[in-house]
Amino acid sequence: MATVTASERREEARAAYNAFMKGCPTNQLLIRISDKWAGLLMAALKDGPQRYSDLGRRIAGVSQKMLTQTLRTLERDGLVERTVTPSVPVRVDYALTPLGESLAVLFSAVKDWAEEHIEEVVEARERYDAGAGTS
Amino acid sequence: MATVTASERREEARAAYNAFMKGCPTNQLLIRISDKWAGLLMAALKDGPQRYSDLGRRIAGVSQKMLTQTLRTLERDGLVERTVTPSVPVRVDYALTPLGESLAVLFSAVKDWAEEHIEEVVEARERYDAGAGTS
DNA sequence: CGGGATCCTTATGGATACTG
DNA sequence: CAGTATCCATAAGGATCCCG
Repeated sequence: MATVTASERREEARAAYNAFMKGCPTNQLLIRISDKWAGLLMAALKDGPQRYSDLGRRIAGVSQKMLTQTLRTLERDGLVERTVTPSVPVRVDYALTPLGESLAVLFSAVKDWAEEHIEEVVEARERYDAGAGTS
Repeated sequence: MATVTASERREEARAAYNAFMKGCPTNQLLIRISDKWAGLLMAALKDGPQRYSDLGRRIAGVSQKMLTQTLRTLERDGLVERTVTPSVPVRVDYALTPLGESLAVLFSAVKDWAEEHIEEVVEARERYDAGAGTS
């Protein structure tokens, strides 16, 4: 496939031009890192390296599938480091990489915002729900 | 008596999950801002109040369903304000509230992180994918 | 113990049609 | 114009079994 590059390029260019939204790797990354379990996982890992089963016990509610899947994604993105110790019962530890820690710091900022403004949000919801049927 | 088992266990698990997150509204907020369209919408609204159809045209790719749904959620949470002007063709404007703006700022911070570290992430991925099949 | 593979349920999102 | 309602496709997530 070499003859079509022109139109294909144009499509691609248009998609890239709309970097404001989908197609943009940054946005993909944003969605990735704000994954349902990724945040909790990274928050848990801020306390230091932990074993697979420890994480599973600590998060309590995550399935091993999602635990593994999320861990794999984070590892692949260079946010988490996986260390295997080939002892008799295999031992695997997970830890935040420096990159992962820098992101975890940001999560903390969001966490702070949430804790600081959650009341306002809740109040807004109550106000909204109360006035829903009112005229 | 077997109408449950599976669903009951799931409920139980979810209860435990909620209990674990009780003092942690952070994740709810994280999930909220990581919504597929919420981020784009708030980013778009940073340029000032805009009409429903303008937003739909600007985001271009969002369905009315998701546009309305996301807008409603943001409004309910007190992040966005909805203003109806009962003219002949009804006019509805949406704008960020101060609360919404403060969150949009945080969102930008995360976005900045993503843009700043996207290369490292991509490199990490390539490294990971390259060594995946190696033994 | 750690995790791959598989099957199944549910949440999410998009297209379409209709309304005030 | 600004929605609302409905149906449908897909993806996310979870339960279970099994293996190194």
